[in-house]
Amino acid sequence: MSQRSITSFFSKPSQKICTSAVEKKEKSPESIIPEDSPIKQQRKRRRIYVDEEDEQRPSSTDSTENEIDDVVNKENNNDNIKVDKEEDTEVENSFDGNDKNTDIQQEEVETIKEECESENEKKPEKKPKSSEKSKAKSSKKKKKAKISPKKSERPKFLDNIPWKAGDPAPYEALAATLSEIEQESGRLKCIEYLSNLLRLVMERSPNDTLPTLYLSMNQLAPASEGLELGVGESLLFKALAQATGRSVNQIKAEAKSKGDLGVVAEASRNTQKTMFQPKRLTIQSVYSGLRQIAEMTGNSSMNKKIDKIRFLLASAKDSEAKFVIRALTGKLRIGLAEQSVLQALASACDSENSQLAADIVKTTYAQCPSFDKIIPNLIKYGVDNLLDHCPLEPGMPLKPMLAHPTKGIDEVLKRFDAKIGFTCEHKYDGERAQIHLLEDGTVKIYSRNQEDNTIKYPDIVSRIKELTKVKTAIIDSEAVAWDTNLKRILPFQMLSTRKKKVDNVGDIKVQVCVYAFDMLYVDGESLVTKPLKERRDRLRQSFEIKEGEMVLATGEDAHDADTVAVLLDKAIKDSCEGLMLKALDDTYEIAKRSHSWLKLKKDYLDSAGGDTLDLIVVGAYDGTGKRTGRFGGFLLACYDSENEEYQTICKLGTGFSDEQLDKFTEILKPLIIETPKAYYNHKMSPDHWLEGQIVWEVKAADLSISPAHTAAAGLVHEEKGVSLRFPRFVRVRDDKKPEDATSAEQVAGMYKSQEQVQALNRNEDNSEDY
DNA sequence: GATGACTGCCC
DNA sequence: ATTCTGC
DNA sequence: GCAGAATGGGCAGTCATC
Repeated sequence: MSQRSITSFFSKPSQKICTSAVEKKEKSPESIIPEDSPIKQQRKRRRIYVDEEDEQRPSSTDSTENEIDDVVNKENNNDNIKVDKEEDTEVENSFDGNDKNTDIQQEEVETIKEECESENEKKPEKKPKSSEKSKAKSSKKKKKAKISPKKSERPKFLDNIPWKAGDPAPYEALAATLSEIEQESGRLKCIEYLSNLLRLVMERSPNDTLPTLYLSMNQLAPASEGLELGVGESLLFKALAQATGRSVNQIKAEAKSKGDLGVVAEASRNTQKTMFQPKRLTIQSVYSGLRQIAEMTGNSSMNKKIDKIRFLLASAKDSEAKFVIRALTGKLRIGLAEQSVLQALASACDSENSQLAADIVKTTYAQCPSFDKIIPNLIKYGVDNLLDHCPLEPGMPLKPMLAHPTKGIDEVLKRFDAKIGFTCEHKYDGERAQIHLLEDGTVKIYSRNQEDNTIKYPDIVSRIKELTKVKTAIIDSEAVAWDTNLKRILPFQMLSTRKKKVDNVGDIKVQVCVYAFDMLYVDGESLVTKPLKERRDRLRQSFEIKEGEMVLATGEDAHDADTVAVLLDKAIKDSCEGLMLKALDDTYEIAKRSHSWLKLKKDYLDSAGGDTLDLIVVGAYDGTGKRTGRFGGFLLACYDSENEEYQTICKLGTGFSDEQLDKFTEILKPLIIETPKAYYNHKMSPDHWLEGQIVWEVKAADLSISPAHTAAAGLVHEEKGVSLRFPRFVRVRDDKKPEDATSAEQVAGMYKSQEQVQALNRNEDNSEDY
C-alpha cells in the first residue's frame, strides 16, 4: 500500500513536493536558476569572498601558505566538478561584489522566497526559543494539526536554512540536525529528526541521499572497500592549529578541557570574526572532501590532508565545524548510530508503516551492509521490494552473529530452552573469518567488521578451493594461529603478528587453522533463516576436513548445567577462551537479534574466574565525551619489592559506574603530582601523575608480554614487561597499601601459569627431548 | 635504510 | 574487547 | 534488552624525519 506511494515519491520527487519551484520550470537543477537571478549572483560573490578570506588569513606562519591555499582551492575546484559545476566555471568572470549588505539582502530574499516556495505550510507558531520539552510538544502539536504529514513535520530548526528543490543539500541542514539530535536523549525523537532531514533531502536533493546517510553514520564507503581517512587526533591538532593561528599545544590543552575536538573547532570559528560570507558547505562537498582526504596517500600526503581540512573549516560555520571535525575523528558522538540511522531511513521512506519498513531496511542492511547498493535499489524499487534486490550473496560480507557475555551457567540455562537444547562450542582465540566462495571460483575473506581480509589469507583461499564440495558458499569461522610442527593452537598475540598484506604464500610466517562453525549460504541458497541445526548439517556436508587447515569447531550439544561445566573446563584446557553457546533452533537473523549467541569465559564468572590483581593507581587521564570534566581512565602499577619501585601494568577505563568515576575523580585530584616519583618505572605518561596511595582490584582475561608497560620486566622477558588483556575495574581495596599490591613476582607467576604459556612450555620441553 | 609517531583494526 | 546507562 | 558510548592491549602499515 504505502509502497506505491514511496516508489513514486522516490522516482519523481518533484511532482510530490516543491510544487511551485520545480513544476513550473521542470528543468535540471543546473538550469533551474536563470543566469541573471539574484541567487546566482550571490553565489558568484560568495566564491570571491572565500578566496579573499583565504588570501587575507592573518596567521601566515609559513611563507608558502598562500600558495598552498591557492593550490588547495584549485584542486578543490577540479574535484568538485561533479558536485557543483556552476561555481567553478564562474569564478573568473564574476564581478566585484563589494558590498556585504547586498549579500545579506540576497540571503533574505532567498530565505523569503524559500518560505513562499516551500509549501502552503501554515506559519510556524510564534514561540520563543524553548526548552527541549516544549519543542517536543510543539512537534507533536504540529503533527496533530497536520494537513499533510510531510510538510508539518518539518522541524523548526531547519526552517531558516536556504535550500530549494534542486539545490545541493546544504551541510548546514545536516549539522543542525545532528546538533539537535545531540541535545535530545530520546532515541525515537533522534530518529525522527534524522528521518525528517532525510525526507527533505530526498525531496529536494535526491542525489544527496547517499552522502547524507554516509555522513550520518560517519562512514565513507562500505567497510569492505577498505577506504581509510588516515586522519587521527594528532593530524587534527595540527590542522586546527594552522586554521586558527594557534599552537598545537594550545589546541591540545583546549581539547583536554573541552573533551571534544569538534567543540574546540566550533569555538575557534566563533572567535574568528569572519568579515565575509563564506561559501556554503554542502552535504556533497563535505562528503567528497572527506573522501578526497581518504584518498590522499604517499609523500607529503599528510600536509595535503591538513590543507584540505583547513579548506573545509574555512567554509564551516558554527556547528558545521564541529561535525566536520567529528567526522574526521571518527566519532559523531550524538547518541545515534547505525541502527538508528537505518530506522530513520526506513521511516523517511515509509512513515505510514515505519515499523515494517524498519524491519526490512535493517534486515537488508544486515545481509548487504552497503548503502552504495541499498540506496539505488531503494529509490528504484521501494522499501517493500528492497530485500529481493539486495539479496544475501557471496562477495558481499554480511553482519556476523555476535554473542552476549554471560556471568555463569545459570544465566545460560535461563536463556535457553533446555528441551530443544543448545550447542557448546569452543571459543577460539583468533580472528573472525567470513569465507565466501563465489560462483566464478573466487574466494573472499571478510573480517568481523566486513573488512576485506582476502589478501591477508591467501593460504586459506587456496585451501578452500581444494576442500570445497560445493559451488558457492558463505562460511562463518575463526582463523587461529597454528603451530604446524606441534599441531597446536597458538595464542592470539602470535596471530596478530601476521602480515596484513601477503605478497607470497611462501612468506607466511604464522600459519592458521580455520575453525568453521556456521554456514550462511550454500549453492545459491541463503541459510540465515534456517535453524542452526540445519545450517550445521549443511556445513558438514559441504567441506572436507583437513587437520591444521580447516576443521569444525569442537562442540557438543547440551541440555544441562553439568555438561556445560565439563565442556567449559575442557575448552580452557584446549587453549580456548571459553564456550560459545547457541540454541539449536536459532536462526542467523542479525536484524532480529544481533547477539543471539552467548559466550561464557572463565573470567566472566564471579566465582574465582579469571585473574584479578590489586594495583596501585599512579596516573589519570582526562575524560572525553560524556566523561568530560572528570577522569576517564587511569594508569595502574604493580609493586616490585626487589627494586622497590612501581611498575606500570595497564591503563584502566571501564568497570566503574558514572557515580564511582565522579568519586574517584574527587578522591584522586588532590593526589596529583607534577612529576612522577623516582620509583615509578614507566614508559608511558598519563595526563596527570598521582601519588601512589590507592589500590584497586582489577580483573583481566589474560596477561601478555608488553612493549609499553614495565611490570615484571626481566622476569618473563629480558626487557619487555607484562600487561593485562581486557582490564576492568572490580572494586576499591581500601584495606591495601601500595606495598600490599600484587607484586612483580606474582605478575610473572600469573603470566607463566596461563594455560597457553604452560602448553607452549610443555611442547618446548618435549621438543628438547627429541 | 632506520626509526619513531601516528593510525586503523584486530581482539 | 568490557562495561555502564538511558530508553 | 537494545543501542550507544566510554574505555583497554597490541599488532602491521604508513609516512615523516633523520
